[in-house]
Order: sequence, then C-alpha cells, then structure tokens
Amino acid sequence: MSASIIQPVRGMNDVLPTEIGRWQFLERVVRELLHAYGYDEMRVPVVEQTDLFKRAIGEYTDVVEKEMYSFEDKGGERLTLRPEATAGIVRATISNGMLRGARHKLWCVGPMFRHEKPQKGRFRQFHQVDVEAIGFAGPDIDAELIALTAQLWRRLGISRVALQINSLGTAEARRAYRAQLTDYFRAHHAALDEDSQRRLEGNPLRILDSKNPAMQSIIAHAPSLPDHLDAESREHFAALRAALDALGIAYQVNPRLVRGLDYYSRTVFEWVTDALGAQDAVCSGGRYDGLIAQLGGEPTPAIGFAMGVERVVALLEQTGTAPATVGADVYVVAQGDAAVRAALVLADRVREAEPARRVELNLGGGNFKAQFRRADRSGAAIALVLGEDELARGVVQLKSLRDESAAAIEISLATAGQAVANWFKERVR
RNA sequence: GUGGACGUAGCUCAGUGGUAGAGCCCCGGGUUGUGAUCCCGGCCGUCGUGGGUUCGAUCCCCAUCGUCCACCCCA
Repeated sequence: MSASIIQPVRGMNDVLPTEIGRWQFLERVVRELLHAYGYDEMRVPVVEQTDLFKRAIGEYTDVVEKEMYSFEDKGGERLTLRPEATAGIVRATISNGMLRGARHKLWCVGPMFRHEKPQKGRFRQFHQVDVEAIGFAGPDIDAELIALTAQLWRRLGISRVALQINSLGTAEARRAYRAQLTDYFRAHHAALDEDSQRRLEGNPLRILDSKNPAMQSIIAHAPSLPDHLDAESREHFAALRAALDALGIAYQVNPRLVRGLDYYSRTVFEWVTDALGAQDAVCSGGRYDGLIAQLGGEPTPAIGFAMGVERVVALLEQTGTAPATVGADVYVVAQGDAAVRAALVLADRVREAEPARRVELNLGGGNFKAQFRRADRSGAAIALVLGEDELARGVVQLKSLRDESAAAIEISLATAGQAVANWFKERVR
C-alpha cells in the first residue's frame, strides 16, 4: 500500500459526512458567539513567508525547529504552511495598515499544519478557531476573552473542561527570571533528566512542567515565577482574577503554566480536559504585547487564543450534544418511468413549498420494499408514494414513517407541496 | 524524534502450516405495490506490502508502510 495514491498523507484526515454535523454545529455556535462579543471574521492565507513564523513564534521553539512544513516555491521564496494563526493575523493587520492606534477584535478558523507524530487528538493538518483582540492593554479584555471561552463551552454543552491561568510577567521580568532559573538548573545539571537537559538551553521554563516524578523535588525548590513578577504584571493579574471572580468563572492558578511559543507575556490561560487522553489542551492563549512591534508594526498590546477544532469535536462526540448527521425530512418513493418523471417534479414542488426541509427522491430504481427501506433509513418523517396507479389518478400517498398507527393519506398530486407543508405545520412545534 | 500494541471482506471481529469464516451493511426473494422484526438466497477478500524459512504460509522469521497508545510538544 505504500506506493498507492489512495493512501492518505500521514496525519491528514478526512472529515466524513457521518461526523460533519458536529463540525457544522461547532462552527455555527462559534460564529454566533463571536458575533455577540463584537468580533469580526477575517481570512488570511494558509501560506506565509517562513521568516514570519520564525520571528513571531521563536527560532528555538519546537514548532519552528522541527514541526514546520517549509518549502521553496518556483520563484525561490521560502514559504511555510502556517503552524498557527496569530502570526498571519498580526501580519495582515500591519500589511493592511489597520493599526495606527485602532483596535480590532478579529477571528478566523481554518487548517494549521505541524509535522508531528500523529496520535489521538493530534494531526498534521488540524483546525483552529483563532480569536485576537488587538489594541487592548487592560486586564478587562483578558477577562472578557476568557468569559467568551467559558460561554462557548456552555453553548456547546461541554462541561469536562477546566481553566488554568498564569502570568508570565513582562518580557523583561520574564527574561530576568529565566536567567535565574537557568542558573539554578545548571547547578543541578546532573540531576536533570534527558528532556530537561535539552530544555535548559531552549526553554527552561518548560522544565517546571515536567511529568517525571524524579524531577519533582528539584522543581519544587526552583525559583518560582510568581515571586519574580514585576509590580505592574502583578496588578494586572490581580485585576484579572478579580474580574473572573466577579464573572463567577472558576479557575486554577497554575504557576507552571508556560507556553511553548515565545511571544506570550503576562496573562496566559489554558482550558484542559480529562476526556481526551494525553492531548488535554483544547483551548489556550495569552497576551502578546510585544509581538506586533517585533514584527514591524506600531507597538500595540494584544491578546488572543486558539481552540483546537478536532479536540472540541471529540468532546462533542463524547457528550453527544451535537447531531452527527442531519437526516431527510421527506423521502419520495416512485416506481415506473412516467412516475419517476412526475416524482422529479413533485420533489421540486415540495422543496419550493418547504425550502428548509430536506426532500430526498429515490434515485436508481429499486422495488417498493427496497425504496421503503431507504426511506426509513434516510430518517425522513414522511414518505410520498407515487406509482403508476397514483399517477393515473393524479394523487400521491403521504405516509408517516414514524407513526405506526397513522394510515397513509391520499393527497392531490397538483397541490402536494402545500399538503406536505400543512402536514409539517400541524405536527411540528 | 523515542518506546509499545496492532494490521483478515465496506464495518466489527473469529480462524488454521495445506491458499478463509460469522454478524452488520448492500442486493434479491418469502404469491403480483409499502420500511424498521423474522426466514431464505446472493455479492464482496491478491488474509497491509515486500522478502525469507518450508514440499506448501493468512498463520513462523525479517523488513517496510500504515493505524493506535504513551513520551516529547501542543490546539
């Protein structure tokens, strides 16, 4: 099978009709919610210059070092399939002259690409809903953004998620802390495990997050991040906590919550779940006050987050709140060439009379038994039966597929659309 | 990138060193036009791929690809 063109590319998944209902439900809820909070959708390219991601995310992060889909195009440009959305959105606001002191609340959804080893809840092409609030400095937007995510879970019917928050301080405070931390771990270099020795050079803050039990006592005695916050960040964080308390949003302060991307500063947060195995982060983000200036825009504070669509869809599948598929409403059964022709017209009339309903016409023939089996499995509420006999008499039989006791009703072929509309009106809502 | 488990019909799985089965699905039938129950019949597989051992392998060995799980990292 290795040479087969039928083999999908590793880590790239098909979303089949059997699961698309959950995606559409999620997208609809997200769209409505973000509208309600004053966010505007925008769309940016999937491909950007490689250097944009290097500058934004950080040269020595795992994402940039080993996970990017980078290539040279025919013009010799070095390009990359976006591994995350913030860099592209920020680039777009600068490119389009949107800053100049202005403020923007933006969101987008789309595929991201990271060359990782696939496992449950982790794919090489995956989708994120990305939300960015640009030009807002205060903790109020932090709180509202988090409230938005909490509201999202409520509307989606998802409860197995918990909020963790932390503050990384300003870039300067973080740099100073990082230096101290590096010194401390260097002094205990021999006691560090292999992963942590590697992290020491790249992102020493991540050592704090190690799951290795043997590392816990060294970690416990390390200089702690909260003790090294600058006064302003401390106030900012306190204000955020007060706001979350006022909103009644439960959270846990996790001093070990650091983020894998370099651009974060001050507020960071992450929604985790215990329902998805090792891939427990479903939504996370934070403040990136320095990024825009770093990329060449006017210094502008900002905060944003990304939500993993596949992971949230998996949660929806577990809770069973969203419909996986939408079935038909009406199924038209027809047999005989003339009757099938008449049924094509009939189906269109019904669709005209009931534009929102799904009217499925039996195609490809089949005897009545087979057609009724298909009608049943389509999920339709009613079947419209049009055979040669009915056609000759100018009628159609309307049969309820969900109510055994109801006998088939004979309706006029000429006014069948209206009759179907009336049938639904009498029964629904 | 590291470690482990697994790859048999569209799906869920059984099976044996002598080239394969069940259930579901799909199609047809159970007196000539009415589904979801029941009964009967039919269709479907180069037993992931390539080598090796053997008279002979789906079953043994090796490799490879893929899937899943964990680590790493992250949404």
